[in-house]
Amino acid sequence: MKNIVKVERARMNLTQADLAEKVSVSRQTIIAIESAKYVPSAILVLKIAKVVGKPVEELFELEDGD
Amino acid sequence: MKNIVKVERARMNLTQADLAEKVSVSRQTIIAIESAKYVPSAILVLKIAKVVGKPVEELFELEDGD
DNA sequence: ACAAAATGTAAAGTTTGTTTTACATTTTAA
DNA sequence: TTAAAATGTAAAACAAACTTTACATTTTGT
Repeated sequence: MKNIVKVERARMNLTQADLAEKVSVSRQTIIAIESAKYVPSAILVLKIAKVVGKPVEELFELEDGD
Repeated sequence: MKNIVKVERARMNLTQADLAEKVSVSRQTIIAIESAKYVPSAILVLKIAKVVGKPVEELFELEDGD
């Protein structure tokens, strides 16, 4: 799975810490997600999508092998 | 978070085992999701949404306290 | 040029998602 | 009515998502 969270965060002019606070996770979690270090939970992607104002499918995309 | 996976599965006339196979997880995982026993990963909700043919946000809904 | 802010890396510990296995119960089909 | 199919429950084990803490590096703003 890949995502455009970093791009959207920049578009909204938010720091990682800002976004982390808005979705109630640690900054490290945002870093991990943006760098695809691990797969976030459904709750988290729904929250991020809500903050960004776009559907989950637009931010996160399945890849072969997922 | 709550979901309507069970309803959509019934609408498509799939068993839990059918859906489990389509999204490459165990049947127990489908049971756990339908009964909100635990929160699925982003990859899994994307896969289920794809099989069902509806956006993630339509199948899964954030609740207070999430 | 320099300090503050932002981002990045790492690690250890905790929590949770998922698996497998087994059996019980309910529902469905004939 | 009965057997097969589907669903449900439980538990143990494992992998991974997440946290906190700390420090390093890069970027930004003045």
